[in-house]
Amino acid sequence: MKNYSKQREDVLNAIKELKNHPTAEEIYSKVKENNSTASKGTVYRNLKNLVIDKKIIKISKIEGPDRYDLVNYPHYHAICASCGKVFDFIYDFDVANIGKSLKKQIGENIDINDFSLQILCDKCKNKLQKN
Amino acid sequence: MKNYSKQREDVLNAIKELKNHPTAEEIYSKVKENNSTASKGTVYRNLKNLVIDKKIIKISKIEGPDRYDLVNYPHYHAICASCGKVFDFIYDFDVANIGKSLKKQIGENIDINDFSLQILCDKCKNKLQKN
DNA sequence: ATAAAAATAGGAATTATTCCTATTTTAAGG
DNA sequence: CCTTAAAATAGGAATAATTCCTATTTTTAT
Repeated sequence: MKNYSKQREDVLNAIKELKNHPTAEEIYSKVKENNSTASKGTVYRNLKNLVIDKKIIKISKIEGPDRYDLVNYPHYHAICASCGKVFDFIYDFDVANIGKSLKKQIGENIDINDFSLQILCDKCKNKLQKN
Repeated sequence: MKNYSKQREDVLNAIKELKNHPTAEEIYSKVKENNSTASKGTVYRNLKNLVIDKKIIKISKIEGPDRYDLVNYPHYHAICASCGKVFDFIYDFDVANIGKSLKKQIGENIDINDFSLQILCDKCKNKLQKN
C-alpha cells in the first residue's frame, strides 16, 4: 500500500497528542485544531490504513464508538471491553507459547505481533455485575 | 442484573438462528421476522446486556458495524479483526499460563473466561498487504 | 394484592461512518 | 525535469448505526 501523505501524519500526530484512546470524532477535531486540511473522510480512511499498517489499534467497547490507540511494540495490549482501558504487557514465554498453541489448534499462521486480548478489568467487572 | 424478559430471549434466539455473526440491524430484522414485539432500542439494550452476561460476544472489525456471536464455553475465540471470522480454540496449558502471566504482569484478576484474541487471519493478511 | 423496580414500544434525535466527484499530490520512468 | 498513471484528498451529502425519551407494561419482592 502506497501511503505517504501529510494528512496521514496529521492523523497519527493527533492520536499521539490525545491521551486516553480517542474516538474518530475526537481525532478529527484535534486534526482540525492543528490546522490540517484533512476532511472527515480522510481521517476515517487513514485510521483504517493505520490499523492495517499496525501503527495503531482499534479498540471496541461494550458501549460507545470505537476508539484508537498507538501501538508500541514490543508491547501487547489487554483491552478492557467495557471501559477501554489498555494494559500493556510484554513478550514472554507465555505469549510465545500461546502463539504456538493457536497455530496448532486453529491452523493459522498467527503473527504474535497481531494479537491483542479482550478482557474485563477488575473495576468494570465489579461495576457491571452490581447492576 | 435482573433480567428476565421475553424480548431478551427473542434477541438471543435470533442470534442462534443467524449464522455468520450478524450485525445489530440483522438481529433486529430477524427478531421482527419472528414476530417479536422488540423495538430497536430493546434489541440494542439486550445485546449490551447479553454481552455483559457473557451469553454473546461483540466482534469489532476493521470495517463495518460491530457484530455479535454466541459464546460456547469452554471454547475461546480468536477473531480476525478484518473479516470477523471466529476461530474456536480450547482451554489448554498455554491458555492457563497466559492467564497467570497477565495476572503477574498487569495485576488484574483476569478471568480466563473473559478473554478473546484479536488476530489477523491468513487470508486477510494477504489481502490487506497486497494493496 | 400492592408497590417499587425493570423493562419495553415506538420512533425521534443524534452520532458515526461511508460515499461521491472533481481536484491535487505522489510515484515512477525516461 | 517532464509526463502520466495511480493514490490520496476536500468538502460535504447521504446513509447507517446507535442512543435517547416518555408513557406504559411487566416483573419482582413482600
